[in-house]
Amino acid sequence: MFEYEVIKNAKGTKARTGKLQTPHGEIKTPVFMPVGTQATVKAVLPRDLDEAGAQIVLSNTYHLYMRPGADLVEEAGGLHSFMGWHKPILTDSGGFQVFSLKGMRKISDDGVRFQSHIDGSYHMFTPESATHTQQQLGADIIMAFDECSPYPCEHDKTMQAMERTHRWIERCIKAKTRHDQALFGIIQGGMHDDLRRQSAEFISNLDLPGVAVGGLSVGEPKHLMNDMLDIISPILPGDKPHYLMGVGSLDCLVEGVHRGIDMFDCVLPTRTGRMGTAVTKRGRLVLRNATYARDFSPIDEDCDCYTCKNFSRAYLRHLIKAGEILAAQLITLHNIRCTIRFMDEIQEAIEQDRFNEFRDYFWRNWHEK
RNA sequence: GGAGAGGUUCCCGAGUGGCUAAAGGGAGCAGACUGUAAAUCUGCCGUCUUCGACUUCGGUGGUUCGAAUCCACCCCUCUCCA
Repeated sequence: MFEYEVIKNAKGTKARTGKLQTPHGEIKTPVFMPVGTQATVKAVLPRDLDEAGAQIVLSNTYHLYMRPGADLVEEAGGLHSFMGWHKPILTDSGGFQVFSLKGMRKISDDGVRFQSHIDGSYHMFTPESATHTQQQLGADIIMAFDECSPYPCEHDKTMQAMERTHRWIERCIKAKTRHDQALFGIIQGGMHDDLRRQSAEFISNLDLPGVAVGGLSVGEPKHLMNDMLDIISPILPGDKPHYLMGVGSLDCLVEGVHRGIDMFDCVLPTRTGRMGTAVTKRGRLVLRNATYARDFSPIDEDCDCYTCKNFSRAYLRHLIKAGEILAAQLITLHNIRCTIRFMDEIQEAIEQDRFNEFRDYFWRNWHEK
């Protein structure tokens, strides 16, 4: 039901292409997964997502548990049919909310007690319950319930979180009863070399179909994230997919692929799109800014998305300034297409054994600080 | 012709003697955003090179140590009655 196969290992880099077989179809890697936290990629129709080349989307256990409830989704026939997306889905366990809803939760060895951000009610999440909920939701890939350390975080505290994450993954494995879902473990360890190494070894040695890297891109400088990936990448099992969680700016994507990452997810393209910022291969374009008021060219001349084929920067800026919902839709669509197409180009470069040239070329054109 | 109300910084709109370069909102400008509490949040928003200095509240004079705020006249809007 779930299989991963490496297609090509590029030379002079850890970059590789591969194929992931899931119950809802095949995924070619390296892949970018748009985020649809609440069973919807904000501002995008599933139809357009499909057309933009999305192979898989990510959704969120914590949010769907809180609303509308996992029972309801199950009753609807699972997440795929509930949200009308029939390609693969990955659900995050709610582990990230342990980090992001910092003020509204309490961690113990048993699990995490959350106070709902919606109505303030209290809810207990444990490795068992997170796994159970994800089974109800029915995604193709489900994630371990982990504790994501913030940045910065002392060695001691990071170690405790990492060890807890390790204990919890074993409980997730035990709790898992469905065989058509793939459970990925998550490496933690913050920005501490020894912990990262230790966690990478621990998670890699588990009998699981995929390995994820969590706790990165949480506010640390980018070079630190790359350092951590450098430490981890020799340890990661070559025959399993490597998933870097929460990373999605183009510069980070190339560098991640270069370090052997196969899967990425990120809210950046969708969130910044809604805020009026467009993603391009040269760096971001803050369309809201006055410079674009009379710029009648598309976001990117070379982009094949619906937005770029039909609308100018000036028009998009107008929509943003006017508070029109279409602005969010059009820019998000472009950002997703741009990011996905970027991954397609990466795949092509790897297959043609010119990934390093691709990477050099990318950095020569990248203007973001 | 008569009776009222009012003119405040780009706009709306508070402010009735010092704490006022002047509340609040809007607009404008900029920044942030990376397993989504986000169609969000933050900053700037009279001029000058910062501490600070300077010029502002329809106009002109005046009262006062001190005025957007009080007085006089003038200009202009709006409402009601003839």
